[in-house]
Amino acid sequence: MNTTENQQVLMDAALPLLAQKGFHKTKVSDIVKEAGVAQGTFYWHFKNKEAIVLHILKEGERYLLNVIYSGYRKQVGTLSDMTASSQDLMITLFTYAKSNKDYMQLLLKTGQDSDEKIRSQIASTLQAIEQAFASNIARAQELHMLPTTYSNQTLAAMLASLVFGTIERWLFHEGDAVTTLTAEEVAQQIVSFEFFGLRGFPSSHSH
Amino acid sequence: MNTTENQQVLMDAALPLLAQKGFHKTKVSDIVKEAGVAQGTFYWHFKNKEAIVLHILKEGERYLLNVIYSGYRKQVGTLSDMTASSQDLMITLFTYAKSNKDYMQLLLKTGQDSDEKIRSQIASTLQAIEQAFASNIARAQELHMLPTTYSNQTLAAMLASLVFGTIERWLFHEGDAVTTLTAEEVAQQIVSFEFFGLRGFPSSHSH
Amino acid sequence: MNTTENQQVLMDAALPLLAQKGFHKTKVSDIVKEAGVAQGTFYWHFKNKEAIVLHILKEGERYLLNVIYSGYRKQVGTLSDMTASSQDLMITLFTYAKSNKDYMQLLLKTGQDSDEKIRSQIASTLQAIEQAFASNIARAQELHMLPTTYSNQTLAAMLASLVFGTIERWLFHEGDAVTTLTAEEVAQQIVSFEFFGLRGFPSSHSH
Amino acid sequence: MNTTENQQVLMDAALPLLAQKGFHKTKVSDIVKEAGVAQGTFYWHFKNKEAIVLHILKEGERYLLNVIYSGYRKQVGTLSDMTASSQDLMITLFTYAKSNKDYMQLLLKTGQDSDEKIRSQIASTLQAIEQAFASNIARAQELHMLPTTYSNQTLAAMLASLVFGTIERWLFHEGDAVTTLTAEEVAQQIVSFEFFGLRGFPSSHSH
DNA sequence: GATGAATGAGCATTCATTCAT
DNA sequence: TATGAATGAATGCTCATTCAT
Repeated sequence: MNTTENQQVLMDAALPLLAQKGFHKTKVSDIVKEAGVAQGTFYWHFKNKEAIVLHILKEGERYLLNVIYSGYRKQVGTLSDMTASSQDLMITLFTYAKSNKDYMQLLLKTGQDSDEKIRSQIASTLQAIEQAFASNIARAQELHMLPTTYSNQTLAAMLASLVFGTIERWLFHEGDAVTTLTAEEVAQQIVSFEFFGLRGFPSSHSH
Repeated sequence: MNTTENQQVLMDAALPLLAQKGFHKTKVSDIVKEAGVAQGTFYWHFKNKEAIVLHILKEGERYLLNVIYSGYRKQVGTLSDMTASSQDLMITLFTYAKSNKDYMQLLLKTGQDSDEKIRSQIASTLQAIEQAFASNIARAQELHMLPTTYSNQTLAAMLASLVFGTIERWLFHEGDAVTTLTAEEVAQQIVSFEFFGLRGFPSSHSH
Repeated sequence: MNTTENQQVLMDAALPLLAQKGFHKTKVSDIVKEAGVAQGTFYWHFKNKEAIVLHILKEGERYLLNVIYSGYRKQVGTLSDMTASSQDLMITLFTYAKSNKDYMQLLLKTGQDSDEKIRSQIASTLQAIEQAFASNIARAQELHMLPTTYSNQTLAAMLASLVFGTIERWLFHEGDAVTTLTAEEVAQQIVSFEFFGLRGFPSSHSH
Repeated sequence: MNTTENQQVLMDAALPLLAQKGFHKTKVSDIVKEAGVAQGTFYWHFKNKEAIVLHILKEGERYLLNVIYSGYRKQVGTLSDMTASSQDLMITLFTYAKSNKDYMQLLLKTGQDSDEKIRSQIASTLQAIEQAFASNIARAQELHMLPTTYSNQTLAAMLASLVFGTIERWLFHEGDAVTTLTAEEVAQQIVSFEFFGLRGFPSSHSH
C-alpha cells in the first residue's frame, strides 16, 4: 500500500465517523480500526486528529465551491432567467449535498466543541458560498433586476440562511416534511421562496 | 447558601462557558471554579454534566416559547396585517435573542459532539418554534392569504431556516454586514424576505 | 488519608525510583504503584512528572544548604583552625550524603536527559554550595591565611569538583577503593587534599 | 555513498545531538534528519539507538586514552619535574577537551537515564583515566616523591574528581569564573591545587 | 448541603524498530 | 545499501464521577 492510498483510506474512514459522532467522540482508534491500519500509520499521514479533519474539509471545499461557481455562469436578462438560473444552481447544490451527506453534516453540524482551526475552516467555506450569493445579488441589482433597498450582503446572509438551513432540515431532520422531497422539489421551493417569499411564484397564487 | 441559590449560581456560571466553549471543552472544574463552589457541590445539585445542560436548556425553552407564542396572538385579515404581525414577532424574537446571546448560542451552535439527550432537547425546542411557524402559515392558508402550492410544513422549514440562520449570523458572525443592524432593522428585512423574497416589498421596487 | 500524607507518600516513593532509574525511565505508573495510590492522585498533588522532581529537589536543597551553612560558623585564626573547621564541615556533609544517598544521586547523577527546569534547579543547588565554598575561601584570603594567586571563585570551583566528585565515587562507584572508607576517613583525606594537595599534611611527609 | 561514509555521517550527526539533548531526548528521527539519510539507513548501520552511542563512545575513548597515555611518558626525578610533567598532561587534556566538547559532554554529563551499557562504557573510560592517575601516583610514591599516607587509589579518585569536575565547570558552566580561562591557565591552577591544595605553589605564598 | 481529595478508565500522541521494495 | 511507510507497545495526562468527612 502506498502513501496516497492509506491517506485516502484514513480520510474515507474518518469522514462518516466525524460526521455522525463529532470531533471529540470520534477516537483516532475508531478511525484506524475502520481504516484497517495501525494507530501509528495515522500519525505518519496526519500531524494529529485536527489535521485530518482540516484535510477533509479543505478537500470538500474544493469540490463544493466548484459546484457553486460553475452553477453561476449563465447570463440573465429577465426575472424568469434569474429564477431558472437559480433553480439550476439549487438543483446542482442539493444533488451534491445529497450525495455528500457526510461532508455536509460536518459542514453544517459542527458546533463550538471543535477546535478553533476547524471552526474557522468551516466558517470560511460557508463564507465563500455566501459571498458567491452576494456577488450574484449585486450583479442583479446593477441590472436593476433586484431592488437595492437592502444591501446585497444582508440579502445574501438571509439567502444563505435559507439555503443552508433547508439543506440541514432536508438531509438530517428525519421525520420532517421536507425530508421526503427530491432534490428538484426542494430546489423549486427554495427558489420560489428566494424570489417571492412565502407567497411564492406570482402565477401560482391570486389574492 | 441554600440549595436553590447554588443551583442557580452553577447554572449561571455554566451557561456562558457552555455557549462559548461547547459541551466537551467545558469542564465541570471550570464551572465550579467560576461559580465559586466545590466540585462535590456540583454533583449534589446535578446528576452529571449532561444534567446541568438539560436543565439550562429546558429553562431557556420555557422563556423562548413564551416569547414566540405571545407574539402570535393578533388576528390578521389582510396581507398588511400579516406582515405587521410577523414584524412584531420578529422584533420580539430578535430582541430576546440579543439579550440572551449565550442561550441562543447553545441552541444554535451545539453540534454533533454533544450527548444525544442534549441534541434531542435542542431539536425539540427548535421544532416547537418551527411548529408555531407552521401553524401560523396554515391559518393564513386557510384564510386564503397564502397559497397552498407548498405545504405549510415545508414553508415553515424554510422560514425557520431563514430566521435561525439570520439570528446566528446577526449575533455571532463578527465582521458580517448583518451584525451592525439593530433588532428592528433585521426584523424588517426578515419580514420583507419572508413575504416577498429577494425582491422585497412590492412598493419598494417596480419592474 | 489527608493531602499532606499522600503528597509525602508520593515523594517518598518517587525519590528512590528517580535516583536509580533516572527521570525518563521512572514512569508515573511506577511511582503510584509504589506509593499505593491511584494514577489520578498523582496529578491531584503534582502538576506533572517534572513537578514532583522539582518538589523533591527543593525540599532536599533546604536540608542540604542548612547542613553546609551551619558547618561554616567557626572563627578561624590559624591554618590548623581552618583545617579543623573544614574537616568538621566535611564530616557533616559526608555523613549527610551517606544517609541521603538517593537525593545525592539525583543531585549528582542527573544528566542532560532531564528537563531544563530540573537541571536548572540542580545547578542552582550545587552553585549555592560552591558559593559557600567561595565565600569561605575569600574570608581566608582576607585574613591572609590563603594566597590570592588564584581567584576564590576558581579555587571554589576546584574545591567543589573535588568534593562532589569524591562523594560520587565514595557513594556510587561500587568496587572503588574509596567506597570502603568511613565518612570520617574520606573527610580527613579530602581536607588533606584541600589544603595540601597530593602531598598531604606537611607533618606526614618529609622530602 | 558507501557504508563507511554514511556510518560516519550518522555518528557525526548524532554526537552533538546526544551531547546537548541526552540519550532519550535525541530521537533517531532527529539523527537521520541531521545526517540527511532515511530512517531505515540508520538501522542498516547500527543495531539500535544504543549501538550508535556505544560506537561513538568507544571511538572517543581510543583518542582520549591516547592523549592521557602519551602525556605520562616523562621520567620524573624532582617535585619540579613532576609538576611540570603533570602540567604538560593537563594542558594536553584540557586542550583536547575543548576541541571535543561534545564528546566530553557525553562523557561527563550522561546521567542515570541512559541504558546500562552506555553508563557502563562511560564508567569504564573514566576508570581507565583514573587508573592512569593511580599508576602515576603509585610510581611517585615508590620514588618517595609522594607520601604513602593515603592509598594511590584514593588519591587518584580525588584527583580524578578534581580534573573531571573542573573540566565540566570550565566547558559547560556558562557564567562561571573558570569558563573564561584558557587551557593553559586552568592547567596551571589545577596542577597547583593538585600538588599544594588551596594554598598553592609554595613560592607564591609565605605565612 | 458542602467539601475536596481520591479514583481510574480513557485517549492522543510518540518513537524505536521492522520490512517490502 | 538505501528508502520511507507501517507498526504497535508504551505512557503522560485529563476529567467526570464518587465518597468519607
